[in-house]
Amino acid sequence: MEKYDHKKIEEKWIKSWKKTKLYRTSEDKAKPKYYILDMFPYPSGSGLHVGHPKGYIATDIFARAKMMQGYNVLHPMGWDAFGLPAENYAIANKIHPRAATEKNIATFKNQLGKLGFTYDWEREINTTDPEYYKWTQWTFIKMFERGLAYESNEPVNWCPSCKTVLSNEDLEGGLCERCGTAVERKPMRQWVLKITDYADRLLNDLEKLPDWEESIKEMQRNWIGRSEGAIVKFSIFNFQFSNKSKKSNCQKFIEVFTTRPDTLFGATFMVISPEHKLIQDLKSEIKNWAEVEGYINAAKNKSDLERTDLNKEKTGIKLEGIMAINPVNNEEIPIFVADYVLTGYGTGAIMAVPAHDQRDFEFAIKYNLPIKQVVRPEDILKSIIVTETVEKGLKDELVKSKIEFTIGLSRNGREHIRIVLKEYQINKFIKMVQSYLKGDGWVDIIGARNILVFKDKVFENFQFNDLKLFERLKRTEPLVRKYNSIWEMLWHNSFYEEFVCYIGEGVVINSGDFTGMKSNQARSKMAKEFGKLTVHYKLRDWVFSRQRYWGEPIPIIHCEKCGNVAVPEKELPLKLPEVKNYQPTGTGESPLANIKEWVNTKCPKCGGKALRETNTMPQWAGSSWYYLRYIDPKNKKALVDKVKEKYWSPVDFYVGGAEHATRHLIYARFWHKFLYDIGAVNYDEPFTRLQQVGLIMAEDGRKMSKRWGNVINPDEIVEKFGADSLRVYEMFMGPFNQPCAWSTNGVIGARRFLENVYKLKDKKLYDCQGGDCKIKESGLPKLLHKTIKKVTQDIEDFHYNTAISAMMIFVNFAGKLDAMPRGALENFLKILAPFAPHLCEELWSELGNKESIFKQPWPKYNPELVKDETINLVIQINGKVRDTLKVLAEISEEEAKKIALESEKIKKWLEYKEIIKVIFVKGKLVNIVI
RNA sequence: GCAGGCGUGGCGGAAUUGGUAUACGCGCUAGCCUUAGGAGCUAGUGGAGCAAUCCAUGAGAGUUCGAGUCUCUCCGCCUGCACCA
Repeated sequence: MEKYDHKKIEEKWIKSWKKTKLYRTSEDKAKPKYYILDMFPYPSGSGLHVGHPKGYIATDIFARAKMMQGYNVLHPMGWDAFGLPAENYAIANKIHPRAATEKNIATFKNQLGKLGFTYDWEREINTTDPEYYKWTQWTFIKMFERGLAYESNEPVNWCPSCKTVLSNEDLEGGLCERCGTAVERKPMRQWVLKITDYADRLLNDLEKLPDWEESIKEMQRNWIGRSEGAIVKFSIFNFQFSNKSKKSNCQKFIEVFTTRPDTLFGATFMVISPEHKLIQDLKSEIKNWAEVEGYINAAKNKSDLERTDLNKEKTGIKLEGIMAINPVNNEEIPIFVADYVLTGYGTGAIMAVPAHDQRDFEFAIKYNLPIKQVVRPEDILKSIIVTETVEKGLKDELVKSKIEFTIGLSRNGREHIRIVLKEYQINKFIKMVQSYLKGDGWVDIIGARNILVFKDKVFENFQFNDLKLFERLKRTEPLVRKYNSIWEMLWHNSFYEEFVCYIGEGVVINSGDFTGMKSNQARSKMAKEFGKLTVHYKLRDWVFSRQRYWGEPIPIIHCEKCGNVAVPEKELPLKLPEVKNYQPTGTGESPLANIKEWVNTKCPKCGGKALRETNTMPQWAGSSWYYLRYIDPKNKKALVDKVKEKYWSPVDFYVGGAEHATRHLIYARFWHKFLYDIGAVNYDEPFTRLQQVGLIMAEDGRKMSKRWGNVINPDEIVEKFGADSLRVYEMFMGPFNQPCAWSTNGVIGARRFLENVYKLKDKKLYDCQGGDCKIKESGLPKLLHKTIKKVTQDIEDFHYNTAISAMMIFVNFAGKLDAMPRGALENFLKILAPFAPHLCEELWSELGNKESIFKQPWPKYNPELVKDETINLVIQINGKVRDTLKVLAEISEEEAKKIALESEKIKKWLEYKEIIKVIFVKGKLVNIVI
């Protein structure tokens, strides 16, 4: 018996496949096409760990299976090599980014080469190749010509450590996604792409993508953040004199965006963000300017992180000397500047409705501003909360839950708590009470007119319409007591206070003519009458420039006379110049600004003196369209040939990490839609099916990282167990899209399985045609066809773990036989081949086959063989299994019932019992109800 | 806080339309082969019980002849977003 020598086998076939160009792809109209794509890697300095190839293995299996199923498969690979990490790595190691990138690509390619992938390396692309980024620049110019790329001076996210601007998508909770430094907000000159013009299409077209995972679509919807509401104008008055009646219209307005125009009557003050332009315009009208300016400056110095800290107390300053007019009722309301209102969202100013908004409520409480309820649910329940003592625990809970309360003295001189709950606080309050009540105290919630008694489940004159609330209250059961009247209760308890609980649909109150309307109705009516219906998006325009060296130069020339002019198309690519010092300057200028001979140029329009743009593009630029270039990687005339693109596009299946859900995948969809609009491509969505890869964690459950020293290098695993074992193991770990911890013992399991496969070649093999096959009795052909069916379907569904499990069952079974039909082994090898390509190709050739196994057609299962002739008929009594009988699958209902009742085991259970009915499920079971 | 997802042995995880819960793998136990070893072979392996049998899919309820699967409530975990007006 030969030993399974994975090294010999794998080296042999990798060489052979390379020689025969097994994976070379070209357009072939005779075959249906299949384009399967991996998210191309960023070649970092540390090389691959075992988690990286997971997605590549999965697509490789898919690609090989599709090839055998008669598809013309495109499965390319390339490098996303521009960007900060490569540049930082180069600076740290004192080498040129280009050299660092080349070195890293070589490492990656070598590592990937050992795993037996089907990539057509003749289509390899690299985003840092001038022939590639020529077309990135070309697209930028097309956007510029259509007004979709523009210069802006808005405040942007600046990372002081990476010394560059970042887009919103590059932040993680206010920190730089790369280095974890708190980002500063600075107004800076930037190139920006108008992705917001595409917001609606990006949102609506998600509906066209049924084969995307719902979670990713949901993330994109949230990121785009469409909300419908109204823009309402509030005019501003100033006071000429101290006398309030002498006021004049100063011709200024505050525009606010609100999703709840039905609460307009409840607006009791206004808040504008510290960066709002209007404040500067109102400078002369504001009497306490010095104080206001101090606040604005303080806000400026706070990092985004500090400002968005939810636990911090709200602060603000009243703008003295001016008031706003609420257009619905002409009431004068004060204006505040406060940093809980953000510049970046809506209009940067809000109308504050403290009765219906948690944040406004907190602010109103702090500054003692009026709170006016204008919407209430249909039913009001007045209730009383009673506590035995004012215990410290309850107070702490109330403080923690941000529920307002006051402590007073009751009639007998002891403390009591007064709690005023708002509409949106009720759930929180009930939760709080519940958690608090785990202690020794107790609380009753008793209606002012009705008495609720939970313990005995008696509810006199109970008027709750909301059963959910009732259920919740019920859960406080052990702590509830019964009283005959409120007075008895009050007497029994020394103190109490009242709270109001609102239940049901919203009804507008205290709102003039609108009073009594349903909240929904009032929303659109009031919006139309007092403002303008508007749609607002959370998505911001894409900040597209970086003040760094290692990126595509933005192909724009600044001319004093002509303004911004695009670099003429024939001068593309605009190559990144060689530079001695590529360290970031930190001044907001790119290192390119120091190369005078490059910066100084002529205006292509007027020929006059002009300067080149020195910012570069972000990392996400090149990756926004790379999948198109694989189709036609060497085209010098166009980004992609439209005929070829029509054949291959769209990408049928795209597999990659979920971390790209709101960046790469939104950018690429935007870029693609733009290319579609200018007629460069044929379809308006780039990726038909999308699957995310679940992360492989280290054995200790943490992320694999140098920092923890828990990284496993695939090279070691390939060396010790073989690429095929690694492939099978990674696919067997669990559901593909779920995170999963690495286990080297698990690889051993996969290796054992492949060794068992290898041993099958020592079986006696014989040819067997049709019915006269002795082995048929063993059940092997039946099992084979069931396995083919399952594996075929599981590959399509990306359920590789269960496919492998089915193949293990087959091998375990076949391993016990002395002999097997040659055809069965061959067919089995074909379905295993995508998973363990080297081993299967080897065994296939040892069986005497000359042509590669991957050129063989995928085996078809015989539907007749997949059916079971006999089944185990389950006999249940009252749903519990009492017996199983082996019967023909086609057994009739009557016969099944008959033999079920005749069974000895069943008879025993039926003694002295009456049979109520007997249920028969064809091919499955008989259930006797007694 | 909001949205999406998940919860099954010691572990990773299986389980068509509701129909034999725990497939497959790891680990573990016993035995075998071997001078020895395990990345070998055989058998066993949810819990309780001598057994018949009973109990088990986060908890509790509901629908059903029958629930891991459907409905409701709660608890816990993961992911994303988050002072989004």
